[in-house]
Amino acid sequence: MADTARPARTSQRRYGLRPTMKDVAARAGVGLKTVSRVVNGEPGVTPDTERRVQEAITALGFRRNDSARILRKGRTASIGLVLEDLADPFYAPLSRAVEEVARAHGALLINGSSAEDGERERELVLALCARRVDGLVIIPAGDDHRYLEPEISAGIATVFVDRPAARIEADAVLSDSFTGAREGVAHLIAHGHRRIGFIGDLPRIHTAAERLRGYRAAMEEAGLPVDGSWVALGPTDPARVRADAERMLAGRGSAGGPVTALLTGNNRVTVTAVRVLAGLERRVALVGFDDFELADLLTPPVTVIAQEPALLGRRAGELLFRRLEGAGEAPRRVVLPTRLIPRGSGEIPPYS
Amino acid sequence: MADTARPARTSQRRYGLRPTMKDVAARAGVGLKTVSRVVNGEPGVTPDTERRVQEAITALGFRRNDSARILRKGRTASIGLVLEDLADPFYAPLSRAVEEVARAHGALLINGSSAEDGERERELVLALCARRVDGLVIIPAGDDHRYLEPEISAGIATVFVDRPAARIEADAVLSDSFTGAREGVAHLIAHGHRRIGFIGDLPRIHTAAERLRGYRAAMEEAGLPVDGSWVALGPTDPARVRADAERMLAGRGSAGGPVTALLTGNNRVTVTAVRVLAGLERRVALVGFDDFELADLLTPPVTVIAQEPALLGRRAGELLFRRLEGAGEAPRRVVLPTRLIPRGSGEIPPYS
DNA sequence: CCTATTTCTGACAACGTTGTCCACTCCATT
DNA sequence: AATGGAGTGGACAACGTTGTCAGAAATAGG
Repeated sequence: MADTARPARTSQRRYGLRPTMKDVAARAGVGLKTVSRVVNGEPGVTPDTERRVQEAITALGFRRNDSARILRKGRTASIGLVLEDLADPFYAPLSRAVEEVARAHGALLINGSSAEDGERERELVLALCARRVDGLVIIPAGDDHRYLEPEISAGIATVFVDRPAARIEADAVLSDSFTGAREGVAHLIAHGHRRIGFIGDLPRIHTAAERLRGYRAAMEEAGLPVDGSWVALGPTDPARVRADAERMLAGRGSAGGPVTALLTGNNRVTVTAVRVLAGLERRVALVGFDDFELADLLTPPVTVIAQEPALLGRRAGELLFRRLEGAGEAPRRVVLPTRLIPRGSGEIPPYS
Repeated sequence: MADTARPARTSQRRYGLRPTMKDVAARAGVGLKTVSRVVNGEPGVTPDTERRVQEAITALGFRRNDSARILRKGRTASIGLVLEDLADPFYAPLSRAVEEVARAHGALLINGSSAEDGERERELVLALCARRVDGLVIIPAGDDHRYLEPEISAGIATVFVDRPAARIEADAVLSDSFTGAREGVAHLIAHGHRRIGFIGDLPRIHTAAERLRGYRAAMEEAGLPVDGSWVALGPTDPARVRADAERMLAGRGSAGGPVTALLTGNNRVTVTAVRVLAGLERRVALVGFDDFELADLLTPPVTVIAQEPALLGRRAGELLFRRLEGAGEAPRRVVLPTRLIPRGSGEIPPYS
């Protein structure tokens, strides 16, 4: 009687209808739980029974439905990663490193790109929370993460990378942007520059603000004034960066003439700046934040302040899983050093 | 009585215990299904009732558990992407494009890197199948995908990208590697080269084999012999590529002397080749498969056979969702053209 | 004022798995 | 022969949601 409710599917596999443990149990002539035991390698099953179950499994093409398992167990064995753009050469290795850590812990990675849009970040994060990911790694775009508080206190471990969380206390793994920028500018100053421009990312982004602070600190420590026209923050789209670079290099509207050196705030900006400088007669010094592939083969090779994106990702992943394993300490902030790699472009003297 | 079975949690939120619709219903004084209706924006709820439910939802910090929803509905609204390495500059934009398509269809993307290991690919894919992703986009590493047959016939839509599936019929979105390589080599021949080397990826990888075929075709069409030492296939790790490049350029063991031009089989190989050539006195012509950032700013600028990774990803995603929407046509193979971009390195004459 | 219709609401049973708990078999002890 | 204890196997109830269906309330029509 009950059979009429659902089409028979005990022995035949039909399109879109997958066999369940119940089907396997029926076919093997055992109980439901015994199938579960075999599938999960639990003890207490006779070799003979196990064999019968295995046969039924392969015959039916059974594969455990993890959705049901997840619902029952409460753990999803997956973590979410939300970042600005998966395709950015800085974030791609970071993402890969998080994936490796997840894999080592048997978890899958679900990721989403926020496109530097706070609202989209929020949507993504909440969608991941609804799926009950065990943990979240976030490179935040938004400027208010209080929306995450209920989720975190409900048990979703959360680690921020590259930039800290806004308006909440949470774990964060960061690079020392301030010191990196300061060293970069000091390097230019040491090579004789006095008019140095800084082209950075949107000012609301923490790293951009920190790097600007580092720039100002280095200038101040050297007793150099900073003309307002030497600082340009904004989106990293090439047109805007190009315009700002050209303006600074022309020295229009700036007090003491055009800049003789540039500090660029991230790899996207650096690449555009390299293009601008390549079109110039005179040689302008350049120090770029973030190392990038082939930087050493350009003419001149590009001096950079290198971060280690893969290490950022790895640390974030490790911190996340430590949390998941129950470490209930206060939120921690890990700061990784940057490394100045002189290659040539930063050692060009003024007006050469 | 039943209450003793489970700790009371109707009104208080406790760490790790999330409120359910039942809790919301109890608090709002309505039935379970009414909460479900409100949460899903289904019609048939009085504004007043809706308000009460909404209040309960915010008061308790309720968020729907998508695991349960997925189990019930049978659709996960997520697709899986398995590729070689998320951090590879060729695959990163491809992945991003797939993500965009998924997003447009309200789906999340779960991805995993196979590290060019067939077994790891299989594990990943099956893990994704166990999660009942709605569809899969695969850049295959393995050489036998029959293990996917039961999954596909059980309804998991599958699209292969960049390389076709092995031993099964399945949708695939590819670049025209053969024609690309042939044009690249023809370009070098047109500039006077007769001894041209090819450094490619592992021969079991479809694109590597196709590009080799294109190389041979072009040589043959020009009536040029191919010395065995001019072809080197293998893993893309820099040391091996460097060794092969140096061997070809030295011309040890080759019939007619060292090669005067190189065709490189993908962006990883090209980058290493560029480094090798940069250390040389004489100038060697180079055409590289895959465009890469800054190729135009190197000295000399690098001539490439460009693919469009983002387009590959987008097409694959679109094809996948068309399948999911029920198009039951035969498996289709989409082949995208490549584009030769002359920039300088490919136009260097022999012995310059 | 009563019935017929429409709206709104809630009980209940799935979805496919795992955890708990009890029953049974088989053998080695008393 | 009765008892105890492993070692197996299976019934049943969760997990939190959604679909079905029927009942209750409200409205309209006579």
